[in-house]
Amino acid sequence: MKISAVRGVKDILPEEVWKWQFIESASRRIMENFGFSEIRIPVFEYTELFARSIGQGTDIVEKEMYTFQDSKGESLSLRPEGTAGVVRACIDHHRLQPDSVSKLYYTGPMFRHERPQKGRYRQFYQIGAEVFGTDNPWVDAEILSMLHLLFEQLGISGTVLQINSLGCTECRPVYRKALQKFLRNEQASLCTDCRRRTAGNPLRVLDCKRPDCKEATQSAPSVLASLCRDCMAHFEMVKGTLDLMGVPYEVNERLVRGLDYYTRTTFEILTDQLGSQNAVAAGGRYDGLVEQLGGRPTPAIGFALGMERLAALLPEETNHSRAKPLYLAPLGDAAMERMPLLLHQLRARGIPVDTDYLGKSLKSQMRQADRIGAAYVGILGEDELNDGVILLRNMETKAQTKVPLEGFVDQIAETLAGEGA
RNA sequence: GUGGGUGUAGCUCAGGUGGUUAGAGCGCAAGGUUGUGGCCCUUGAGGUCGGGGGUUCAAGUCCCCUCACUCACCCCA
Repeated sequence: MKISAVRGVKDILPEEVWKWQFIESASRRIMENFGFSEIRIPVFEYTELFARSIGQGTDIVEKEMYTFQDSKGESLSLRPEGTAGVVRACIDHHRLQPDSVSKLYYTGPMFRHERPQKGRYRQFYQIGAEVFGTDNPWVDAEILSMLHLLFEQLGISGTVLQINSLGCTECRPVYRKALQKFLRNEQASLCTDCRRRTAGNPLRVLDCKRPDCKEATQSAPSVLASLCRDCMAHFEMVKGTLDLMGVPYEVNERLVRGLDYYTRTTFEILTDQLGSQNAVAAGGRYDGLVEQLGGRPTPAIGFALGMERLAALLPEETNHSRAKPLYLAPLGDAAMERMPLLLHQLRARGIPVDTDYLGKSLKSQMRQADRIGAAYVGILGEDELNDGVILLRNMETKAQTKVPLEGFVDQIAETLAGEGA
């Protein structure tokens, strides 16, 4: 039987991997400039961690986790998202001290057992960041500005930042009740999903795509109007700060996030280029989660961005060239025997160099050199061996010079350095 | 989990109403240049036609099942 990749996972092949590297390095650079430090956490945790943080009733926990038992009978799960693990690690290592802020970022694969679709995989890569220890609205604006800058540097355009506030433990339950009351009167015009949601996740009804449901919820009570004084002030400050920084955004009162832990500010960065997977990055504030997981009360905010989705938006013309290598073309056994040492010496000097291992003709070696974008080809055949030289061809100008074998490594190092490569 | 579409060479795809050795372009390889890349030309390698079963003298083509991919729903990065 032919073995193949598991459904919903994919290989990132060499032709494409530059996109991941590019996104990762740009993200790292920006996040570190913003004062974030990387944390690497396990890809699996006790199932209970996810159940308690993401929420028992959510689809992610109910049916999308890869859960298994280890040999001791403990229930473990592959992480479906990163925040829970980061919070757990911070609590574990007592890193959340009172009156101090910590900024962390992570990157790596996440796992969800969903039906695969464009921009949606069962193993997918996220980059995420979290700020612990402050509910200062400036921080909310700061991470949004960070995302804004990141997208700018990646050359991604055509995305929209939407923000909303879901309120805190004071005002959110009040709103939820009011909304439920409203929805109960509208049951007749809601779809079956939304009727079900009314009880468990009423806010989600606002985000339903069905025209009938949209229509029915036109006059639903507004989240923003029901925010308590503090939450209102907080949201106003977030918006004001974004305005001040010139970070464009839209307020979307119907923006609801799927994870239970969000409070106050929530946001998504949307694109219209990925079909129905329109969120490239998303996140929000989660002021109650740390305490809920057994840490001291610590306000926090974070986001995650989907690398596959971001990669799909990268402009094709993005510059991802690497240093042009040297190519050594040996002709004949005697020349080939010289290769291992020569290559080693060149590489020890940090010179990118490759060669042919198959004893191919010069013509086909030249083709290969061209394919890999070699700046120079060093030809070593019988004539050159007799003269003690290597014929160095500049692939662009086609100029060829004889370089003594003796000082070849020094000479080529100088030549390449001279070109300011 | 539900529904639609699609599976033919490494990639993108042709293959009226079943008919004998299954094709093209790109890519790959060799040659055209006694040792010189890109362009051009020639030749070549590469296919269990997703898999299994059925109908038929005969199936890439028709039927059933299955798997995968894909799009939408659900949900989400």
